[in-house]
Amino acid sequence: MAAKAPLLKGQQTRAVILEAALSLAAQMGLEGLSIGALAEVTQMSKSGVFAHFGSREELQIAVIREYHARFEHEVFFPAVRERRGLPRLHALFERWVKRVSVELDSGCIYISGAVEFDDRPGPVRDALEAMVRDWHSALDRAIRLSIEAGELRADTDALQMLFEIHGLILSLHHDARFLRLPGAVDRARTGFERIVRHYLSVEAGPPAAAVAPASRKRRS
Amino acid sequence: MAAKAPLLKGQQTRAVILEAALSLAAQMGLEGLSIGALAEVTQMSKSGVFAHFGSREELQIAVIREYHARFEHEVFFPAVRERRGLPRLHALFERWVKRVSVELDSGCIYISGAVEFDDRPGPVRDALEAMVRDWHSALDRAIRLSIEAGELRADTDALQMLFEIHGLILSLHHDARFLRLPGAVDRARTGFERIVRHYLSVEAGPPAAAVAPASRKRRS
DNA sequence: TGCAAAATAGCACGACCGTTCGTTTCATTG
DNA sequence: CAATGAAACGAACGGTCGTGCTATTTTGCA
Repeated sequence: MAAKAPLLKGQQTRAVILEAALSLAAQMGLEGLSIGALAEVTQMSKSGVFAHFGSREELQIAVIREYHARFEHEVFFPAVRERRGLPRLHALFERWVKRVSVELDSGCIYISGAVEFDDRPGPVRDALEAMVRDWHSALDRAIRLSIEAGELRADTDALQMLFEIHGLILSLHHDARFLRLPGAVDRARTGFERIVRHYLSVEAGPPAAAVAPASRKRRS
Repeated sequence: MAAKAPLLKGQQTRAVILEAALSLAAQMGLEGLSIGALAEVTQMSKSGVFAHFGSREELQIAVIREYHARFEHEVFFPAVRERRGLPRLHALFERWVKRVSVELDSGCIYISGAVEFDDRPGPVRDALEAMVRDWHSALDRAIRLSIEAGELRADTDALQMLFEIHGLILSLHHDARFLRLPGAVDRARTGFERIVRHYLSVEAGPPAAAVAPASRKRRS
């Protein structure tokens, strides 16, 4: 049994707890995280769970960080391996959609957390805000690179475009999770195509070809 | 002192409690509503507050209904007095934005509630969903009327347009309330103009004139 | 194999929660 | 004035919460 080398028992159960906390927070929100419920799920005592984090706030922050790490792994890192410009921007969006829709019955902590903590100052909000801002600036960079590459119009307002794209994701989350409307994923994609087409540079070749290839049908 | 005729003492304090509950829910979320906190704010005993609603759930539902009534009053009713078609659609959006941005430090219960209850079945969710669906269908109707009036393209996908417009509001709520970014209101308006312009019928006169007049500067 | 240290359990505390119940206040009416 | 009914109170209950303590178990290493 190849020992998971530097993984002490403690770190191991901590990971187990964090895993459970992640799915619990995704379902009940960060404020819904309770050490008691976590202890029940992991078959541990409350104090046993508690000892790994020192406080509920630290637990919440740990969950946020872990979520961020996974988000980077599944969305950001694979996407930045795409070519600068529209391909990368498209990959970021597509994986983002995937993440939100795969989470259709698990909830996005960025989105639910933003609503829960928009009026609640403190370290948890600070951590959450830092992560969201990080992701936002990554998208902003991708848009600006598309502008610099001449694929989007030079007068494109990157933050405006980001605002609109982000709205699509939020609308997707809302319609799919709360209203349980079918087809929300396609609506988000359609909206994205429309936004990109609007900001598309005319010098960037046939507009349809510049945005369409990987949009309806994903890269095989 | 003209007595407020049919307003028994009970209804009066109930209204006071509901008022407090509304602002407390807007700030802490519907799940953050606590009878104890409400009693403190209204200078009453917990049981005194409790007696007016019979249960916490009933209180939450009462808050949702009251919010809906106010929303109708401030957004829907004034807007439907506008001419069918784009003027009405524009009025709906503009007042919606106003509502969300006036609430910038008070929170929109529709939005926060949708996130809180997307995974929590029960009467509260049902009530909330009914209200949101009601508002959604009102917007959908306004869009369809614009299509029938020939102001929007005949092949306009009303639900798609609604999806995109709703996204702007959600993005506004997110950026302004959580990230506290300035200019979010203008971004929402700009996005709306862009969406409308895209779905605009070419036969509807000069596009700029059809959408612009009441957008940047509100009707005096 | 034995020992120190790390990990977990067990228990109790205080705070707050929604809810119940019996009592008291108070305005209205007969 | 007395009686009635609604309205509000106050205390208590059972429950869950996060958080300290102190044991006890388990682990990793010499």
